[in-house]
Amino acid sequence: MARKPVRPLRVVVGRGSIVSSVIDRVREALLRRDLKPGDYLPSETELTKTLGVSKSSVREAVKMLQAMGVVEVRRGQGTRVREQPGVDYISPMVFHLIMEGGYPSDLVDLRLMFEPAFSAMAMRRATEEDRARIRTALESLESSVRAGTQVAEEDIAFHLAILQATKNPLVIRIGETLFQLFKPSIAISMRHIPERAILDHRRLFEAFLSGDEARLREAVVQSYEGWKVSLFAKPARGNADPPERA
Amino acid sequence: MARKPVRPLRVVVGRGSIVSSVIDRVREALLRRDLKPGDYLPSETELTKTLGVSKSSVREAVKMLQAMGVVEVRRGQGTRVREQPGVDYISPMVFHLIMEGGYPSDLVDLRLMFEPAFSAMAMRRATEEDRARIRTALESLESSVRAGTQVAEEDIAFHLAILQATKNPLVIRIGETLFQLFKPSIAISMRHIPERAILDHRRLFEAFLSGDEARLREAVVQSYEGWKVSLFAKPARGNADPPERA
DNA sequence: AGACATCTGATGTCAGATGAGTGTCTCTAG
DNA sequence: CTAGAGACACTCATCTGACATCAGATGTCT
Repeated sequence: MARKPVRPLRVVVGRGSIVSSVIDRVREALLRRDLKPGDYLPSETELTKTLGVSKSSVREAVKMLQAMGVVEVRRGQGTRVREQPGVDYISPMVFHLIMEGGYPSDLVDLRLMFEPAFSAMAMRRATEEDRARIRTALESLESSVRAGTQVAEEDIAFHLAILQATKNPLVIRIGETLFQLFKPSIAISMRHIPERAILDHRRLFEAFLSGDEARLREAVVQSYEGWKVSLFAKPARGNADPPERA
Repeated sequence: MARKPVRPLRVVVGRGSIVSSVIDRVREALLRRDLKPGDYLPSETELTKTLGVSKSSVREAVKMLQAMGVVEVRRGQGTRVREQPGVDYISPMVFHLIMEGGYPSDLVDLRLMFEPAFSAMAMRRATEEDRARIRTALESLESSVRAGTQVAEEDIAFHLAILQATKNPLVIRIGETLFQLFKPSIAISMRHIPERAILDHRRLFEAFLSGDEARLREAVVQSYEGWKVSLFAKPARGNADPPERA
């Protein structure tokens, strides 16, 4: 056997890079059950030696595996195969969501399909703590509206509080992105019809407490009617958010 | 000692590593529409300069984005944001988990929340053409099952046909990604209970034609039951998988 | 005009050094 | 003998600079 190839040893896998060959090795080991969930991978320096590739390549491969949700890297300890797939799985979906952009109406569609569903799930799984958190968020929203301050943040915080109660990291991640995309329109809506918004939110919370799923879905859908009008009255497409970027 | 005037500029963006901060920057640029699908990212050396991080960090971040399917790297040319995503691969981890007989419940939750909703939307918006396409997909699926060939592709094609009828690019993107993740398990399910699968699909299509939303949702949920049972009934243990120890 | 060489700028790979967490082992003080 | 403090031996994280390889544009020779 060759012992210490000092030269690049440009043999690799016909087509494909060094990095992807490293990934292939890990995948093979995984499918062969040489590596099982919970197992630690060899350390980076060790992989460097046994695979005969540089540290950069090993690290890039590990980063890709990490992004795929295959492994979990802990500084100072090591890299191990995940037991449960990571939240990173959802990253592609989230990024696509961001990139697609789409027309406001598409976004509204998506939210209109997503929010009733996750609200119902949140209601089924909510603990007393969750309900308390949501109540706090609602009260904070109401007092802000009365004070006449900026409230888009608090509006979103209320919905996020519900989102959290689903206890599902994937759903939470998508929801967070969705609400972030909605932030500008919510700001506009809140500026135009604050009283209506408060009413809608309160009704939504009461429905949430009632445990009646149909009623909850109804309340969610109803809460859209108000700001939907304000959304189309003023094209939210002209994003007025340039005060950023250095 | 700072002998060199090179300030590390190590601001440490809130939580997380340098690499993830680079990814965040890209995501922000995406959100701000500074980067659109099809655009080229600045070159690695340029990112190194403008972001004030080393080339290794930039490369690792790009690799992660690549693994997420966000960007496409072409050697000698550059890195660009993908137009039509579509994850090239199913991560080994998902495959592994499925073979173990389990399935990430978070993912199942998500589909169970998403598919009834988009199916209902598709039903409301479907044109005669859409219905014809779906019918064709269903017939193609049935004949493939009778022929005993591999049918996971056709199963997914049926669901995608429904998805298309929503006419909402955002919803379509998310749905595509979701089905890609489920593809392996669908393959297993189809191998075990093809008749049941056909029955479920046909019932789903009939409900779709009926225009009755409640009935449609019911059909969608029902189709999960069979699928779920096949996963937990008896995992495909007897596959060609000799536990080889190297 | 067409084939070939060169230039340029991009990603890919390598080697080595330094920094920073984390767990363990040992040595010491009580 | 035990508990705590510190040294140590890992781990991953980051940076640096060099060279290799690839793909397109440009120039040059036949």
